[in-house]
Amino acid sequence: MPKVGNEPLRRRQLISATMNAIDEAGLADATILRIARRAGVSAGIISHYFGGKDGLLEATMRQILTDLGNAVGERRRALDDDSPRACLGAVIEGNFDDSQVTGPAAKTWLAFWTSSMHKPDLARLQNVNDRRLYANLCFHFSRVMPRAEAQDAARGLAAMIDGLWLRGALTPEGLGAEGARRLAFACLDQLLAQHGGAPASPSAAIGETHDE
Amino acid sequence: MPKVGNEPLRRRQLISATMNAIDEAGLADATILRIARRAGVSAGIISHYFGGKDGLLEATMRQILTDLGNAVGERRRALDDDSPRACLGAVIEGNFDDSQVTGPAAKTWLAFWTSSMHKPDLARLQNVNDRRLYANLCFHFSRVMPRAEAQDAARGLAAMIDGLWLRGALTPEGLGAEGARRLAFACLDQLLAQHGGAPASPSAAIGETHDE
DNA sequence: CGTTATTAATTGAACGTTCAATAAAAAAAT
DNA sequence: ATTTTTTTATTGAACGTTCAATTAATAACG
Repeated sequence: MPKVGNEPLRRRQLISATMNAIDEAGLADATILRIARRAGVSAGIISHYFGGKDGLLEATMRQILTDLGNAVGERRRALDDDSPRACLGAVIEGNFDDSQVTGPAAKTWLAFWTSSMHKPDLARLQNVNDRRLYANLCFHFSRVMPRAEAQDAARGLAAMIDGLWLRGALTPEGLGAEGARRLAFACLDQLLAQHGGAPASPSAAIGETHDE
Repeated sequence: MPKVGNEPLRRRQLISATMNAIDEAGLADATILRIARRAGVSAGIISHYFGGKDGLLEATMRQILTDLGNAVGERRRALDDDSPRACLGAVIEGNFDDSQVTGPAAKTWLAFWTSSMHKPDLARLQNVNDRRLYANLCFHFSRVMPRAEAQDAARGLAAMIDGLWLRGALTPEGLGAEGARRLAFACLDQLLAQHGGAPASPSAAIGETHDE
């Protein structure tokens, strides 16, 4: 029983099904048949819309990177205060957005991370995103400390975010997203206090910096 | 041309070849043929010594975990000072030991990490190791701060170690092992100073083991 | 307004490839 | 001569891709 053609919808369905399949069975067992079945379409359609399995996987990774960028961007835009701490906080919050820490997204993210070490196409995407995050952190830190120290602070905070995020993805029972955010903010305030003189408001570290 | 039988040697050869194959091509393309060729033996021998591919992969992961335990243990034993900072430093140094950050080990480690999310056997190994590290960190932190804060400190340091290690594995060009160690120690000293009263000597963080 | 022709979307099956596992043969060692 | 170790050849299953056939939607036409 054929369905009405709707390219944007089909692409979204298939990308979403890909993440769910990876969440369920891992990238290695995310076959096109499994993905197609999850999306409620047939296997052949994948090649039709994405040129093949690789195309679908790349599109899926692009989607996750876009979601991350949006999550940070939205929180950034919602700030009425453009202090370094507020901006850096928005980056942290964005990285722990539901669209990034939820099962399917997190497992897919990690699977691509691993996979990118041997697939140049994915590595390129990864690098662009990584550099953008780093440059962003660096810029805000360097407003309150010398360049060299700002670079170290950026590297440290980036590592802490990734580490917390990774452990959250791996063991869902220990330290939820709130706990991870709390520790990330604690790290941020330590970094600011260390080199930037007086911190903004360490004790109110966890408070809302955004709404919705 | 067959070779003389030597089980321990064959096992070591094959485990080492597995890590190199994963480093070279990724877990997905680490076929038994590729691994066997790297070890200089034929494919059939893998089933003979490990019962199958899964057995070889599990043995390889066990080896990496053993190496990590040894790297930490050796440094722990080499200490003449058993202050919390010295012990925690040994854990950090052990985690950034060459046996863990070098290409093959790091990529294999990450591949198994990802894979363990969908393979109960590997997940079990991973959890045992993870809990051991966490308990170890917790114990040393709780000598200089309340239990609840020690747990947060342990989680924070563990996340920082993993994050630095992960980024090092992913992008070998930025921040070598020395840089990662430096930032990990900076994080450690911050955590100690934060809750443990006077820090050892923050500026000389990397140097000799001070007394707390 | 109804009929027909054309286009686009989708399916399901077949194909060729690759892999892990197995079995049988060959070589070394005892 | 028997046992252990290793290789080679084979098997069966699973995968991604491809393609002809089918169906729905749209356009052209009278």
